[in-house]
Amino acid sequence: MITVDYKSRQPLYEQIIERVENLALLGLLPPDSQLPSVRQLAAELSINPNTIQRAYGDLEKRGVIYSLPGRGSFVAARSEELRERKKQALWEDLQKLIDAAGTLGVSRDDFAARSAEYFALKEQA
Amino acid sequence: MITVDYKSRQPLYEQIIERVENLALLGLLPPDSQLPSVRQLAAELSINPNTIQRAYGDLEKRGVIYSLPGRGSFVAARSEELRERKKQALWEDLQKLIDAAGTLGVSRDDFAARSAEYFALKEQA
DNA sequence: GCAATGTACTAGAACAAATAGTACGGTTAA
DNA sequence: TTAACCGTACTATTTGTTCTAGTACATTGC
Repeated sequence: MITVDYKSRQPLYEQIIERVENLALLGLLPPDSQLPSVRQLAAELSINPNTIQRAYGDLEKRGVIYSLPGRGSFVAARSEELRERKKQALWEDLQKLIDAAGTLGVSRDDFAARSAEYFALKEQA
Repeated sequence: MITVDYKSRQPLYEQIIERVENLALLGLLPPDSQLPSVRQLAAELSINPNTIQRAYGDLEKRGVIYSLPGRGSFVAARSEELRERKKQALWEDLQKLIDAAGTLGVSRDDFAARSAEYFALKEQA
């Protein structure tokens, strides 16, 4: 369910945070469903439990999950707020991309055409 | 001309590489124009000359600039190739963004509307 | 009780980024 | 020729982050 790319420049704990966030957003991890335990996920991914703990700790701070000592960690029911935050970030990234497009002399039409193409690719799959 | 964000997660030398590349692409640094010297730019940005040297070295490897020992560093005339490479990277980023949009439930129309908005903002400025 | 859970803490390894300092050879202009 | 610039090449060191390692403690549930 949760995977990680060891070769990435992105830190492992950040990758885990993103994966859990996305799984929660997609509904593949429904609210109140239990996450793998710190030790179990660490064993699955062959990384140190402390790294998982850090990711879970950050996820709890963000309100994505909640943890009950002795019981486990669970998905919080705040997905709508989370979705809005991530959308906001998406629009910021889009703006940066369009700025870069301007620098490269990419026209608005070219950009729109590519966007349509990629959306079509997604729907096909 | 060349600025840098000390708070960024992105390494200083990578920021310098990007800045020079973009200035060359925009024509603000015409082919064969001279860049600030390693020591001079280091002094301007208050960073170590070795960091500049690393950036210039990488830029030369990429064919963006060329350096003449004793004379200085200059912008290479390969902008068309460079532009193509950066466009390719742009399309890849766009694809990732659209994948993320799908995850967030952003429709193709919403995406197109935002794109148009940001293009309009750019042309206005 | 016992096994599982989250949590907290210290210590250290590993790595990348950046700094510091020195040195060498080429170019340019006084 | 000489002095002041250039790029270039080293080594050493510092710094911060990431990750690992190990231990410990309280809580929960069977």
